[in-house]
Amino acid sequence: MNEEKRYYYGTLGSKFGEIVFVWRFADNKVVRIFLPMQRDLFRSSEYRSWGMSGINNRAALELIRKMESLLNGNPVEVSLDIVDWTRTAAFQRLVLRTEGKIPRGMVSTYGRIALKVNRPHAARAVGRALATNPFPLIIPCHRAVRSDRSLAGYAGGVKMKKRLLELEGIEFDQKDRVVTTRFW
DNA sequence: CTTACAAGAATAT
DNA sequence: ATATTCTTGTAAG
Repeated sequence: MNEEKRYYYGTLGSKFGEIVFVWRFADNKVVRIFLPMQRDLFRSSEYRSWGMSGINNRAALELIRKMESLLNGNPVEVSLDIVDWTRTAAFQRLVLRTEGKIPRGMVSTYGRIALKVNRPHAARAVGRALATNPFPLIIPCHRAVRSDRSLAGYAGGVKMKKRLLELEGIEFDQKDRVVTTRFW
């Protein structure tokens, strides 16, 4: 069997539903995180068919523990070195790493992130990059909102996006736009 | 290589 | 508030 394609996964039951974390067996890098709404996607993914269930290492357990804490509203620190960057395109990698710098409790916009990666008119491309973020929660793509402060989509559903932001202390107006005036 | 998208943004109506 | 137009990185053909 191709070592590159051997995976193992673990699940975390949360108030949002079951979240699945997938690691590569060979180097214990996180290759993908599936949010509750993506259950079916996980079921039909290569990760399940080639994988084995169960967690067998400390770092993986540690991550799940941290994610559980994060979902309970606590600040957590996670190194970006634990995820697999080899399968992300250069542009997406840059966007995701930039997104990863947004502090908890703060939001940015797709356009501002585009500026930060020196692609001033690529707001939409940034949206694409975040929409296909393989590592939600670790890479906090929920902290990106539209320029009018309304919420765009989220792999786990806009509802989850809003709840995640509320956990961080972000407030919303009656039209579900973030009240923040200071963007990262 | 060309085409068709999409979690954007600015502008006009 | 909605429609139009410009924009750009990918996946698919």
